[in-house]
Amino acid sequence: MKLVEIPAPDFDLAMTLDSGQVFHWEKTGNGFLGTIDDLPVYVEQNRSVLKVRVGAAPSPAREARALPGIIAHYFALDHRLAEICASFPDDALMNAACDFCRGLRIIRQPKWECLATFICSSMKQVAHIRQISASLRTRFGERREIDNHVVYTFPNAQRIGRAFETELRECKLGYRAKNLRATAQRISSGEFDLEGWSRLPDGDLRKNLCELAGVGAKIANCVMLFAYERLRAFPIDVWIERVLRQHYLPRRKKMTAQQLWEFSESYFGEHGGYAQQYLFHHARVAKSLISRDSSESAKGAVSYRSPGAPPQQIE
DNA sequence: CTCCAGGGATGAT
DNA sequence: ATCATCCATGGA
Repeated sequence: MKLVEIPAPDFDLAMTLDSGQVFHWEKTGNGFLGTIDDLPVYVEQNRSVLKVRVGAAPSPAREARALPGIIAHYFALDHRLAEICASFPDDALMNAACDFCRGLRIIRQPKWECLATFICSSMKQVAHIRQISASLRTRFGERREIDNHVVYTFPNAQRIGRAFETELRECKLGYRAKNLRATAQRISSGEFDLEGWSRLPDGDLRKNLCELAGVGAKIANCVMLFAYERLRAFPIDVWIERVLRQHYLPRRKKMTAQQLWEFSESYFGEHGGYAQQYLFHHARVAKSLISRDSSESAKGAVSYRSPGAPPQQIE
């Protein structure tokens, strides 16, 4: 069993793993247990150093690559957060979210695992998604041991594709079971090539993803952002929609989802996905900033639009 | 356009 | 301790 220390400046492991982008890491002791692809991993953070332990040798392909490289790649330690933040619009809410989310990184998730998990996420909240992820893993994944714990890999598309729908429903998937199974089958058959889609421009990638059962615009954007490193992709869930309507578009009543999205992509710019993640996490933790009632502007909250740069390109 | 489908955590009373 | 609410795709 290897133990490795990896420098990780400007990184907040706990916040990153608890920011609604990944759902299988379990807190234990001073760190977290999980998997990176098929590799069982324990990771803890002491100041700006990660201490990492991995379990039994996984797939042969993984062994070729040095562990520090695997860790640094997965947690996106190469992302230049200062430059990313500097590219955000300069408004008070964005700046507050940036300060609040210091060290939060958008990590590089395996494509099928990310896609499958977000298909399961529709109409579910974070706590549920974590349960579904754990159920799928323990039921269909491969058991791995690390320290004195057991973790399970995420089942591949072949395994999900040949599961019975009733088995998937037993993992609390509900009506998502049919979608997940259908998508798994189309991928394992070779009809769709998730890896090959890496080379597509954003628009084509999004269009392909949306053809999969259970994938709409929001989930497609999540997969683009969290698995394809399309840092401009801007998923709009209810939290972000509240932020947009209450802080960026106060008195605009009639706006379709499409118009919201077009505004966001242009206003937040080339790293809009990072901006979205920071606004999302900030809003979820600092709930008082956001009113649940989307019909009114936030009570007592000022508009955070910067006076010089109001969003005006809608419609 | 509206309505609904799973369902457990979360929040409100 | 019960009751309402949350959540976002797809089909009727």
